[in-house]
Amino acid sequence: MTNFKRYTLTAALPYANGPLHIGHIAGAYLPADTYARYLRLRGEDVAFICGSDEHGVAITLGSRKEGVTPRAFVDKYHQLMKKAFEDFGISFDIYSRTSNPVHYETAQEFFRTIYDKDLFIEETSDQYYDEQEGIFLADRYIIGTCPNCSNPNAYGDQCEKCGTSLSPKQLINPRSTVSGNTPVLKPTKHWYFPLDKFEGWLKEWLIEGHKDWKTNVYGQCKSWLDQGLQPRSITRDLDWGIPVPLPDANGKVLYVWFDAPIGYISATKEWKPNDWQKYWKDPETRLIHFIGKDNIVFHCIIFPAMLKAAGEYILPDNVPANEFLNLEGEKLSTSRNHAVWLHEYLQDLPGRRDELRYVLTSISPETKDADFTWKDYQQKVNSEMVSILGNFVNRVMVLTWKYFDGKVPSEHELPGTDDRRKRVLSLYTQAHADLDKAVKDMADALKNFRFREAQFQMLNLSRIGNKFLADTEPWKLAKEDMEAVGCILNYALTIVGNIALAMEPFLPDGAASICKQLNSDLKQSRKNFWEKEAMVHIVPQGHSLGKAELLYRNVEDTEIEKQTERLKKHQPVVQAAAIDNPVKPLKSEIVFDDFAKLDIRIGTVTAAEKMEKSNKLLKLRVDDGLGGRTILSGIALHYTPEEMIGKQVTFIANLAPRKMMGTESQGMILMAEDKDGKLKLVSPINEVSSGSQVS
RNA sequence: GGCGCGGUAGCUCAGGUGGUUAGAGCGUUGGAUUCAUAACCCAAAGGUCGGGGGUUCAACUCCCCCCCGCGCUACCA
Repeated sequence: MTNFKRYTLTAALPYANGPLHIGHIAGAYLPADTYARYLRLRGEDVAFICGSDEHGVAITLGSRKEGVTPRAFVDKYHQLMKKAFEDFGISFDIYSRTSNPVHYETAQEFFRTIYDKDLFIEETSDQYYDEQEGIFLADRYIIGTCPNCSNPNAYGDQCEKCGTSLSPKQLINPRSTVSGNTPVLKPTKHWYFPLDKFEGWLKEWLIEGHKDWKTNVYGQCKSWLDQGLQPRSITRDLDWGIPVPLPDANGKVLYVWFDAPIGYISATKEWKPNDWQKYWKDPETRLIHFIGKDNIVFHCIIFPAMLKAAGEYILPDNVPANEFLNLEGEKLSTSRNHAVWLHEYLQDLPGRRDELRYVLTSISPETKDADFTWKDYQQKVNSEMVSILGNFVNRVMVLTWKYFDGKVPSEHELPGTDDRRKRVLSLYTQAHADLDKAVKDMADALKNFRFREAQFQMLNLSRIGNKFLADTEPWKLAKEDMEAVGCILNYALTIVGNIALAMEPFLPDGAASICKQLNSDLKQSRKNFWEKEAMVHIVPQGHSLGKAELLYRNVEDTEIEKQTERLKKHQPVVQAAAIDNPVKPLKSEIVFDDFAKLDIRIGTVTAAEKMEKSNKLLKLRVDDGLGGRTILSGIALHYTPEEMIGKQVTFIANLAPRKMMGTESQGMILMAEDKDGKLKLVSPINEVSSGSQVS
């Protein structure tokens, strides 16, 4: 890593449609911040870049819901997030936003550069159009039944319930969220980025060239590349976003996924208007993206391909993506309000920034999903931060005040004239070796993005310090050999100072507190520490210490109870919200003839089996009074084949047959969708003969 | 269904080109101690390394099958 001259670190641009929660922090911002702090301490040239991602349909949707303009909407969340980051102490060099003019210029220029190379594909295709509103419906404006999990309110680009990405045409019963009407397909022109043309290059660069990436990252990229890439549309019909900078592109904007990563570049421009290029175009700059796993493909495949297409830009050297964080055993959920919001945490637990940093780093989802629980938070704070770290610092301070009135005692070597002193010396030698190793291990872990381990080694310094005190027992020696006590405490203070230095990337507030107690900014020591990656000298003999202060306080039961209560309370709110809007808007009116076209009948299921190779389809044999027919139905997640047999079902008898998974389905079973997305059979209350018509 | 990542002590995690009694921290239990925020220090208990087969003198580590978690991907007329 020494052959890079500078670093560009990016943390995923948070989407400006809601506040930040601890999952965001643990996934990207905290590891990025820790790394950025570490690099700066080493004296590296660092650009730590982030900003709000403010385009896309979810923003327009959200603003509509709140009855404000998109601009006002993103202003609100941008300010909220920016402040939360600041208050929490994430040390971005710049926190920008994609609605800035400089970003508009940069993104448009980026588009033009690739456009001028004639790389884009221009294509007209059918998209859903809301005739009543007279607008094309972006993916997010269309809801319908998710083909994957049957969630009745899946969006056109993704089902929030099962997380599957979708395209609007996959939705069953698509509806416009603007008018509630069923949209129609209408042609519109869009530009596509030819990802497929970069497949060969990506395989070379990524699969061959970056075997050093984390296995979860590398594995997912390989999976994508093996499946083959396709051109991706990079424009949308929308009035909120960056206009496509072409004459024949009225009403078209850049797709948010295209413009967002460019936001890293424009933010750098905003930060260093005259000097930004070296952070993006100099091969001696190391570009690192900190993201959560949901962003892997965009940062490892799509954005690099974009950068490559534009030319001149450097490519990410590493993308240390984290997995997800759960909360009390369940997924974090914005809509269900199952989350610890950063701004709420900072308000409820003021002065406890380090505590959250410590706990989130200690459970950092580096290799698999992790779980945050308040009980665990309390335990880690109390038994590790308070008992081991804070207590060690405190006892050294108190001892020094007690025996030496707050003046740093002897820094001379202790002459080993008797057995007792020889023992102290040997304990010192052992401690010193252990400490050096811990510092080295910590630095190595930091270099490799293993923050959990790095922080563990940091804490190890206190463990070794505690042992050193317990073994040398200065409070006993004080009765007989004050010279020895002075040497012991001098070294203990050295450990305390080195702990402060080691804490700086992880626990900046505590580090500052120790500096204050040591009455020193540790400026010179700091430089040596990160250069040598070993224990360094801290303060000279005779130096006056500040007053002893407790570094961290225990978390009381009542404090975490308040938090867990808050989580429980959130859930009813959620249900209320769901009840608020459980019923879909009415479809547009039809005439009797429309209804009469449908031939709805009751049939009896005579046989049922799971479709091979499908986890949603059941293959049903239905007695329709006409010799029976085969109907495939996507209900395998709701009914087992066994319980279907003998049931009476309602089905559309004159629907055109459709082949699925190699089998023809001759009709459609009617199901009621409960508000939780569960499907329930629609059956006559009393049994009727098979083939009875419904009218 | 296909693909990817993961499944190691109560909890959070290490580990290994296969090789003596599988490691750490926290928690628990016992002991010691008092400088310290009932903290620290020592010790112990605690694991058939997801399950089953196979390769091997030897597998937790390699191969095959299966189960579970998470994610990506396909099928709900």
